[in-house]
Amino acid sequence: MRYSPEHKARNHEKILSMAARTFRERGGDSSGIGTVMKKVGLGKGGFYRHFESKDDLFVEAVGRAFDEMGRGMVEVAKSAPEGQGLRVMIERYLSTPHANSPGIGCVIAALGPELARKPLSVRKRIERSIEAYRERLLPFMPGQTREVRLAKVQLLFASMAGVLTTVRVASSPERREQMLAEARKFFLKSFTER
Amino acid sequence: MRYSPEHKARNHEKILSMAARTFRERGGDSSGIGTVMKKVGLGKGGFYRHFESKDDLFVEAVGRAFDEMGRGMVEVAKSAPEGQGLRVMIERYLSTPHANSPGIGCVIAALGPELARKPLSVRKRIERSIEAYRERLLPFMPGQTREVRLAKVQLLFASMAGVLTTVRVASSPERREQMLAEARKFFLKSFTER
DNA sequence: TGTACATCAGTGAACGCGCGTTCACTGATGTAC
DNA sequence: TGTACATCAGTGAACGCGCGTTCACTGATGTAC
Repeated sequence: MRYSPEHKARNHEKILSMAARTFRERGGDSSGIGTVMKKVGLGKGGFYRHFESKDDLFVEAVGRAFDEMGRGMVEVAKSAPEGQGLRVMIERYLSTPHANSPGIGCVIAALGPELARKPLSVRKRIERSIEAYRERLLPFMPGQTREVRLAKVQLLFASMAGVLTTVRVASSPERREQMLAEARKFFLKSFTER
Repeated sequence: MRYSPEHKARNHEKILSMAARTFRERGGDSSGIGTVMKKVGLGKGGFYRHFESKDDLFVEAVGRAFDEMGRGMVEVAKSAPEGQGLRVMIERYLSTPHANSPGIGCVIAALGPELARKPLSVRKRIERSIEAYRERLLPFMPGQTREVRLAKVQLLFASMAGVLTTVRVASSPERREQMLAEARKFFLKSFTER
């Protein structure tokens, strides 16, 4: 049964976004191609009509995940009152829903160390996704120059990723919420005031 | 060939510290029992005389890693001039050597998301190691009450872990050093002044 | 003190399992004549 | 317009591989008598 180009593109999309989610939820090593394909409704043999290898899918899925993440952040920032963009981004990032949904959340918090272990060639491809991500958040950062704002996005989102990861290790919901609240207070104070 | 109890304890130690290192370097899923045992100089069959399962080893190795990490931190803090303990801890954590040596460094930065994905029962055991770790660093934190100091250790080390992970993803050594320097400046200012 | 037996850390082959990848095949659609 | 053929997304079995775990075995030491 031959399919239309649109049909192929649609399935390609499905595999990509399902992988972006599954990798973040279970980690790259624990997410099998078979599982992803089954969730999409296809057999695992068909995978190689869409991607060269699992590594290839991984890099593309990470890119997709950064893209989704960036889109969501920009969305909340734009619909915030004038000058409140950064505040709502921090609040959204350090929220209980985000802590409870790694599959649709920050890539660094879900896969950071795994990305750090990839060979240089892979890391360089991933870096481009990260740079694009930071670029989108740049307009909402305070600072006179582009360099200052870039350094701030980097520092802020790297730090918040560490907090989110640590929160996710904690078992008690109260403790998690307490840690998030503490972190929100700190980062809001450090990055949005003057 | 039967061995003395000291001999067994010595090998148990070796397996544990080798695992603590290998897990941090390669991640739990990518570090096989066979590899660890071979590095220790034993066949993989002997593993089960020392540990119940790989999961068991993982939890114990993570505990060991936190212990090593805490020991190192306390060491530098204690040998610093009066009142400079926190400063040298931050500088050591956010150093290039630490960024380049995940195997002997921070557990959260090396295995954070993986810990977060473990079942509750495992996370609870790991939490105890984390609490012990934080307890050791507590004396070097500023703050009137124990609660304030505890919240600060938590926030500071979670944030720094995120920075370290992000730095490790970056491919350019200059960029890495620049990110570390920026972070050092920020955390020193935020946690050691006043 | 000497001897027979129990213990148990360690060996290395074997196990089942899931994975990434390959392969021969299918069959509806597009293309050539 | 009709017919023969090429294309190629998708199938599902099969492949090799490495892994965690099990198992029968070894043999030096500790213990019982």
